[in-house]
Amino acid sequence: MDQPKRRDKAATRAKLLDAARLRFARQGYDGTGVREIAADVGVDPALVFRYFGSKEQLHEEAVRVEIPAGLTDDPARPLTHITDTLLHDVVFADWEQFAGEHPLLVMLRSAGRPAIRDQLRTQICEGYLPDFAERMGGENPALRAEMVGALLLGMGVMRSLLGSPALSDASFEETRALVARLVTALSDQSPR
Amino acid sequence: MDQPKRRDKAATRAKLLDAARLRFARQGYDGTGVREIAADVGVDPALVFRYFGSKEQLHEEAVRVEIPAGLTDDPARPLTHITDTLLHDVVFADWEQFAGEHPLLVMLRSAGRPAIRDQLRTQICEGYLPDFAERMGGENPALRAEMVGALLLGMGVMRSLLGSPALSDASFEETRALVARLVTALSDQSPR
DNA sequence: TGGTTAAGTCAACGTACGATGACTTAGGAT
DNA sequence: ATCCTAAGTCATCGTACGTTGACTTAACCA
Repeated sequence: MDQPKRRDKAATRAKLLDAARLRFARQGYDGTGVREIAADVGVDPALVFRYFGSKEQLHEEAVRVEIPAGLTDDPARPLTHITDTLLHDVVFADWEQFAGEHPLLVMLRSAGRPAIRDQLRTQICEGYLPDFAERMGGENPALRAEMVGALLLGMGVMRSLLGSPALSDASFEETRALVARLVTALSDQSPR
Repeated sequence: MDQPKRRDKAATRAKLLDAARLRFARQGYDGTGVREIAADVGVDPALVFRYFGSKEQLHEEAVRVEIPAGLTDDPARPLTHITDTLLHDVVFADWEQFAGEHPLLVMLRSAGRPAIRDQLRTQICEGYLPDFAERMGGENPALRAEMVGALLLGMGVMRSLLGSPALSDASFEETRALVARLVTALSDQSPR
């Protein structure tokens, strides 16, 4: 048993963030109330506004994702290695903090709200795509990079958001091989 | 000038559906109020419930999409022809009724709501994927079909929902060639 | 012209929401 | 033991929402 109540701002803030992650992931932004999140932690709803300012800022901080360092800092690392990792992280990994989903997909769940859409676009377009583009061959590497991003994001949507049958049942290894084949076909220098 | 007010149930219903399509496409399900939609038509909000039962049923009917007949009724039609058409319809076409977006993407905007998610999954998994799968070569055609669907859906998200720069500026023809290359690589029989 | 049907309106209910500001209470330092 | 700061609470405001049932009014037919 833990002692009944310890006053610890940092811990309470962290608990609120965790509860918010679960709720937002499961129910989306509009489907989640501040009162719910506070009740999960056993705390008054007013604390949320004390610590985060508004529901919007709480969401923004809860789903913010740090791009893993070491993924792209070696410029010689081939594109397929990066997509292997991202396929695992975005499509197959079990993000316990977010009820199983990758935070990018949690954001997409609430893509009706412009602020969340902007956050998602910034994360993808400025966080991931440049690393794709600079490893991409052929003409218009930016377009090809966005197609790789579209493939991974779309697979995440299909599997984790929609629960499409084949992707839900597929093994990571089998899927990885197919994605690698596509990425290779895209980054190929030859015109056809 | 049209005469000031004609009482016509069918016409009013259709106007409500059109207004709902625009609002839902622009603002999502939760961001749109029944009062707004009714005001666009110049009609009392209660009419919405008279004609559609509830806001949920209005949305369901507004974004329901008929899969274009003639697209897949010829079993000899190659997969790349179908993906060409879908790339145009889902990613590039300007759906005026839906503020420019394809109805599938309008649904995805409100994917926080389970009923809408179910509708979206049914449309994709039962409407489009079987036609992909039966034209797909290699092992596990269902998985490969879902990857084609993921690519197209993801490109729609990137271009029309997020407004990613490269896809927004790209020509249909240039993009079509790249998609065709990917679909060919996927449906190829050879193991590598 | 009167009456019936259906299209459209009106007023309101109940609820849930995000947010605010004043208050209370715990806990460590003096 | 006391005071002070900050963690947490309480009551409440205003608003917007989906939805309902009773009412009004227009159009068509006899």
